[in-house]
Amino acid sequence: MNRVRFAPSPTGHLHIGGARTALFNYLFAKKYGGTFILRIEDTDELRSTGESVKSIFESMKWLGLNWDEGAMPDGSEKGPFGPYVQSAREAAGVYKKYSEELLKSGKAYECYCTPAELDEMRKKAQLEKRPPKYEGLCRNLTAARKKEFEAQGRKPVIRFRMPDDGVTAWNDLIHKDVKFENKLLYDFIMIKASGYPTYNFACVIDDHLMEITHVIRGDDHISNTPLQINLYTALGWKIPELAHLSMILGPDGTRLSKRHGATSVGEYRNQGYLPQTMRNYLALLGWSTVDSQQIFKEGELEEKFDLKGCQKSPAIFDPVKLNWMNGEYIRGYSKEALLELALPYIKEAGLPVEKGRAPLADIVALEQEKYKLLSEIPGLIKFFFTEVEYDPKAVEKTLKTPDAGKILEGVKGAYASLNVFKEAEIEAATRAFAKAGGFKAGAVFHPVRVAVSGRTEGPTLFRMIEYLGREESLKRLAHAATLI
RNA sequence: GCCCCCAUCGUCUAGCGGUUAGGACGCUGCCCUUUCAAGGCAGAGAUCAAGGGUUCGAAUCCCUUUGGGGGCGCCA
Repeated sequence: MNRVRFAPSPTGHLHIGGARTALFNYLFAKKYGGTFILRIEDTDELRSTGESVKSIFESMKWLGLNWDEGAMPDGSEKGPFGPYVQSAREAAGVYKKYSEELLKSGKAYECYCTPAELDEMRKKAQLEKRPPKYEGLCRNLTAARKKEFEAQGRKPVIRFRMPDDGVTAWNDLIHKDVKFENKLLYDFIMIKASGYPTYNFACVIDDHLMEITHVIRGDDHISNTPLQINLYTALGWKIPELAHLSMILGPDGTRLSKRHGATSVGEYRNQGYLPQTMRNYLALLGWSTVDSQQIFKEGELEEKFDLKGCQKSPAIFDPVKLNWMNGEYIRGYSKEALLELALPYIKEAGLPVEKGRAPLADIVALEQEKYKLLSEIPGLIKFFFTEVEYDPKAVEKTLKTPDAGKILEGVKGAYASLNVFKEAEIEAATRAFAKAGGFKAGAVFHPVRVAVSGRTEGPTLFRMIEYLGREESLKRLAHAATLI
């Protein structure tokens, strides 16, 4: 039985890269009937916040990445391997047990160097063009020397004693063979002076204790991996399978960051992207099927996902393709379902929708094939409910013409005498007027469109007029005539 | 500076020794059409980063170079 985990550190919102890692772990678990675990890595005492935890939960839920085990949004825990929050595990003495074991066996040691001293050493190493790694100054401290340091008020950290020679290698599920020379590795800190574990330590302990079988994470962790492997070995533990996903980069080829625009899942949600879009698009960043399938129906990703289809090279996040995909998903909805999705945005925009004469769902659906983002819906249907804002260019082009006045007047008359004010009748009347007046159909349609909507582009004209209602349409035709 | 990873159309990618190098987004044109979209069709776009090998044959295997990315924290 496969067990995988997503282990975010709650120092901010769930961002695109994290979401992709979570998604791949989730899909891997679903594909092979495994268990997907959520573990909170809040060992950064300074930056971790409860707010972030909440926000990450929300984004995960929105994306539909439900976990089988782990910390739950209501503060409870699910699963037999808890606690699933590292600060709680620390409090329970989980990490101390193993750090002491390693201390006792000599595979770890106490280091009394201060951050300032370490900084100094690093700078010096840089200057002398040596690798800026910790040189193991405190590796063989005598008891007397330790006492001296203690007397100075120094608090020790616990470092892992890295092998001096040999090679650490593994067979990565995505990158194949990766190897590092041990002499280039450094004695990383397992336990900070505060008593808290560091990432490299806590991660290994927890992955082992939680019986994680596959570690799937970003390849920014590749250089941490040999450190962790040595720790597994020192503890005599089995090393899980390792898979390192390629990074997601911004359009300029550098690491995705704030200056590329939205980076958090929440921001995409607010802009009106659908969770299916995000899942589908993110899945395709660094993964593909042999036939390059683009759109995946519900459940299909879970079925088709495979680590074998994962890319080694980094992928550039392309908002244009994201938008296309979101449009695809929006077009797939029934008008009722689309209305449900659009409602929050319509409310947010404060449109007085009660003034509409046609059902709101019909009005929203009128331009369904045009929407790329839910957030752009209010702007496109606004003219149904509020006073028309005439686009000066549209007015110039269609209303400031010799015949416009005649046309608006004539159409108005035709509409006023209509018995049934429905799309088909409106169209028939409009065409009849055009024919009688010797106008080309388009020559009539265009000014009418601008007169009732203020724009040259919009929904199919006669249905739009029907939804607007006779009274409102006549009013707008009259008003438009004054603009000529 | 040191270490590691990566390299196919602008972008996401298929390919895994013999292909007219395939698909998707975007782009261009045509069709449909009252507009914009959507849809349909057609097209442009990749000397497979470069240079060496190996081989009858290389995008596919090996080496070097170049370029890009990541790491080198008492962050994760």
